Amino acid sequence: MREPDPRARQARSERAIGVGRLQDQIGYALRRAQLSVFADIIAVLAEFDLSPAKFSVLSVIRENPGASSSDVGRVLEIRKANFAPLLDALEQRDLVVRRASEEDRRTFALYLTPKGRALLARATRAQCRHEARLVARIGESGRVQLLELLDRLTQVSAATVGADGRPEEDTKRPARKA
Amino acid sequence: MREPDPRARQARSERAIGVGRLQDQIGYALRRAQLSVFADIIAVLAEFDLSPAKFSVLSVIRENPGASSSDVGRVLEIRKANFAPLLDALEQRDLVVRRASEEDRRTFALYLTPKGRALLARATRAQCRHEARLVARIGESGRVQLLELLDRLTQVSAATVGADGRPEEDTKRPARKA
DNA sequence: TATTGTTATACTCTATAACTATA
DNA sequence: TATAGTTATAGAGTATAACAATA
Repeated sequence: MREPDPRARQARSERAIGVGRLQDQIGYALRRAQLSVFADIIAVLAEFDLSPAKFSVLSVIRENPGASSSDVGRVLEIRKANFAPLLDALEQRDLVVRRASEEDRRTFALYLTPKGRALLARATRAQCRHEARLVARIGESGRVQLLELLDRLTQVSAATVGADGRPEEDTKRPARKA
Repeated sequence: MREPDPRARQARSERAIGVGRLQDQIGYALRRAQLSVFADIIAVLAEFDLSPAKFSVLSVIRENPGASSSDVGRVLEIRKANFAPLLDALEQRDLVVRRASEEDRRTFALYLTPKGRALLARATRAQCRHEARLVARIGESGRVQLLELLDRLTQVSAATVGADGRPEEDTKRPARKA
C-alpha cells in the first residue's frame, strides 16, 4: 500500500476510498481493534447493567477484598473524583459495601456483597465466552503472542512520570490540547 | 515496571493490590496498550495542534484528494454530525478546502491546501518517529505479528450490522446503556 | 503538610434528532 | 423518498480545583 493511483481511484466508485498508510500504523490498528472488541464487551456486560469500568472495579474488589477506594482507583487508573460516583452507583445497587476502616479513619474498606459476588460470577462467565470468541479468531498461540506484544507496548511514558519514577498527581498523564 | 520500590508504597500506606485475572484478558490489555500508545501520539501531534482524529482526516484526504465529507467520514467511522465542525476547524486554519462539486451539488470535494500538505508532511515525519519508538520495543517482526493479530480482531460484529450485512445508520453500532 | 474521599464543574467524544438542499 | 451536509443538543468519560476529615 504505497501511492494511490489516480486512475484506479477514478475507476472505483467514488465511495470506495481507503485510509492509505494509516492502515499500517500501530496506533490506528490498536484503536480500531480496541473499539471493535469493546463493542462486543459492552454489549455482553450491558446484560448485567455493567460498564467495562464497573466490571473491572468489581473484579478488582473480588481479588482484593478490603482494599480502599484509592487502592482500587490507582490500579485501574481511575481518578478519585470519578471513582466516587461510580462506587455510589455500585453501592446503591447493593453490589458493593464501604466499611469504615479502624486503622485509618479516612478510608473505607471495599467488599462485594453476596449479590455483588453472584452478579460478578455470572458476568465473568459471559465475559469468558466473549474471550473465547476472540481466541477463536486468533488462536490460543495468537492470544499469548498478542498479550506479550501489548504488554511491551504498555509502558509509563516519559511524559507521565516524575523524576522518582512515580506517576504524578492522580495516576494519569497531563491533558493536552487538540 | 510500575512501582520501583515496594517500601515507598508502604510508606504512603498504599496496599499492593493487583488487577487479578483482568491482566490476561484481551480487551483489558488492548485498552491499556491503546491508551499508553495514544498518550505518546497525542503528545507528538499536539506539537502541530492536531488531534489523532484531525491527523487521520488530513491523511485520508491526502490519499484521496477530492473525496467527499461522507466518504472520509465513512472510512474513518466519524459521524457526519461530528465531522462538520472538525472540518470547519481544519478549513479555518487553511489546511483543507471544500470545493463545490459539479456532478452532485449536495457534496463538497475535499483537498489539502499547500499549507495543509506542508503541515501534514511534518506531522507524518514526527508520527513515523513515534512509530519507530514502538517498533524499538517489539521489533519489526513483532510489529508485523501485531498488525496481523489486530486485523483479525477488528471485525464488524454481529450486533453492528443489519440483516443485509451493511452497517446501520451512520456507520456505527447502536448505543448501549451503562 | 500530605492524603482520603467528596462535590462541583468543565472539556472532549460521541450519540441522536431535526432541518435544508439537492438527488 | 433518500442522501449530503449542517446545527443543536445530550450523554458518556475524564480532567481540574476546592474542601473536610484525618494522618
